[in-house]
Amino acid sequence: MRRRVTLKDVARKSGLAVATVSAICRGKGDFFHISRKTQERVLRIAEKMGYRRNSLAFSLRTGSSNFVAVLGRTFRIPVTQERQNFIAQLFIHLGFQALLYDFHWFDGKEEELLHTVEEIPCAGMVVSDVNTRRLFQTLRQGQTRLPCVLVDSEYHAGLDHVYLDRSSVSYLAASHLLKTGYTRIVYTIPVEKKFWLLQERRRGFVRAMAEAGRQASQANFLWVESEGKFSYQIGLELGEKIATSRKKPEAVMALNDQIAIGLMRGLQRRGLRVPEDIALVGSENLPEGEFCQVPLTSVDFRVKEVAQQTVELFRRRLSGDWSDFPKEIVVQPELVIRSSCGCR
Amino acid sequence: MRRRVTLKDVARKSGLAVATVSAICRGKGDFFHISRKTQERVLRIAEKMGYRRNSLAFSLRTGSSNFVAVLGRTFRIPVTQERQNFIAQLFIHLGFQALLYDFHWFDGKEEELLHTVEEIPCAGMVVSDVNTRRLFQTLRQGQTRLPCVLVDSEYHAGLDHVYLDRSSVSYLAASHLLKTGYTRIVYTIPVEKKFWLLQERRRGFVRAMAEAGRQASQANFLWVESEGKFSYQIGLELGEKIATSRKKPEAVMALNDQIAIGLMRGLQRRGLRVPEDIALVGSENLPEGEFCQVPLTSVDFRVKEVAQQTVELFRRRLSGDWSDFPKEIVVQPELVIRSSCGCR
DNA sequence: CTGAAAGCGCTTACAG
DNA sequence: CTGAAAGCGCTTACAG
Repeated sequence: MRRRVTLKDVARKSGLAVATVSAICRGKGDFFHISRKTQERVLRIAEKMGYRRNSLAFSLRTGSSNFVAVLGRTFRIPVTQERQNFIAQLFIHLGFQALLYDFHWFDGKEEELLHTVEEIPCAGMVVSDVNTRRLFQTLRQGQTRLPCVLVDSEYHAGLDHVYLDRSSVSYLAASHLLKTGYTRIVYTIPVEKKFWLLQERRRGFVRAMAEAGRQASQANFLWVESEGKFSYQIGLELGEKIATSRKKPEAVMALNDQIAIGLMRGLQRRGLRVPEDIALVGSENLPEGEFCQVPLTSVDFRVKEVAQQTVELFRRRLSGDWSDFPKEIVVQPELVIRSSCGCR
Repeated sequence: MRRRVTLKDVARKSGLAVATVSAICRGKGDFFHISRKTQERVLRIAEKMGYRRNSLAFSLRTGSSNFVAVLGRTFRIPVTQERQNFIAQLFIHLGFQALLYDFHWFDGKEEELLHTVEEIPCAGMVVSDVNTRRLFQTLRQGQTRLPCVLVDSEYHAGLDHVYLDRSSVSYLAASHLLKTGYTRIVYTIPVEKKFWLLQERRRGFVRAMAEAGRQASQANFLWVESEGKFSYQIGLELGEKIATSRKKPEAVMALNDQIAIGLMRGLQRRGLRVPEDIALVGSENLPEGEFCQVPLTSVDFRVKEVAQQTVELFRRRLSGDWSDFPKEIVVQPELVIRSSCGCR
């Protein structure tokens, strides 16, 4: 039952005062004109004794917390999972303690999760997927002037926000299809949510059509009920529905890759080939898209770039630079062409 | 710039001493015979002022930390990702602060990650996927007598360990195939690692064969190079290799579902049908297995059960019950029959 | 160059 | 029933 080694222990061992050892360990030895020899000796002793700074005491004393909370809805969603992971990794390498939380843990009552988070005085937080007004309001009335960067969030007014340009996602996909020669295109959109992020998708699609001299109409949108269903399942059902519909589209844009993959199966099950009978584009660019039966053309969400921009903005705020608050950073997606759209 | 509300603030507001308010907030009001009326009044004030206990100060003072570190290698691995998620969720609901870390953040030098973790005095830790001796030794020489439960780890001697019975995984899969009538079965095993967990898989397979009166031989194992490759890709290549081999097996057992799914594509690409030409079993039971072109028969890893057992054991240790240390808890997997093995 | 003192927010004996 | 004091491990002025 070894006790934790504290500064006091190191101080005693090296015959110096705690404050001196503290300064040395923080790398402020030169600043206090402590002789190099002493510094090295102390560091060696600390190392040998296995001294580790106690983050808790540090934060308590300085008020300047080492912790940053990273919240989001990531359960079973590869792309958000990955985003959180990159964000955490960046923070850790900058010397922060990244605290990861998933809204899924308190499903339906995200506010309770925030209570748990609040028990730790953080330097700030990064919150993704703020998709309910209640959650957003709880966030807003929280401690102000602590950096709070939102990511890919439906609600974000008046706060820093980093997000992927959804209108470009559909613009890129639709333009590619149109350029390839498809004109009867169907875009699958979930029916329940009237979210801005989804409307952006619609807008991007409409824009691409317009540029090709076409007018998008209701017939171009396939509204799907996604509530509570698994993406692959949604796709599968959609695929079968499309395959058996009277007037089949030439190309389908799926809301994401998992839906696209399910859709591909649904189409094939009904004897249709991708891309010969129907072309298909996904979005997100999940790794498995590359290994579909027909490698999937998709639009990459650039999670790494989103993560970097987020952490960078967070740091600026933390360092006191609020000159451009609230800032909106829009990351551009990237088209990844594989085989599922063929070439005409 | 609102300051954090502290006990002192609540005490001042309610005209009581800090210690009294502290007792009330901890729910020890009755224990100290504080009048119900006072208690309610104080709680109301605390609530209204938005008081939240400072975990840092609490842990520092009591020494009994609120934090538990949950480490593992989860990046892009759905099944471990999910396991971590369940473990964290359970801890959070028990009032712990779960600190999630991914070895991936410090690839190749897991020890550095442990240093970061050590900055926070934790009540203990849960570590999954301890697959290098170095990591294991670093763990062992860490603070003893703090609960440290390992999960699904290659190295675990002398420590608490919760894991999924890998020999049952392959036993269940193989038995099912044998019962269904297949005899020429191939099991794909990664070539690089001589890990115990993998050998367990071999053993389970051999046992199933033996029970069916067959002797497993080298011909039953297909050694694959998995290093650095993506599971789907591995599967795809394997599928094509198997499809074009001279003496084709009747059934293939894949190391996991992603490999199985890739494999299915590889076979189909070469014109073979699942299960008519070759039957296929995966393991892990990922959600997408259900939505494959041919729904995949698999062996469920029961991550929820593993998570529960882990947290339960952790709590026992934390409460001081070390009577059965070191304990090994073996969770049994479960066969999930879908269509990819057909019926003969 | 080095050390003693105060204090971050809390809880734990102990006193009244 | 309630309060004053000490202390968890650290850092920050300040004194010498």
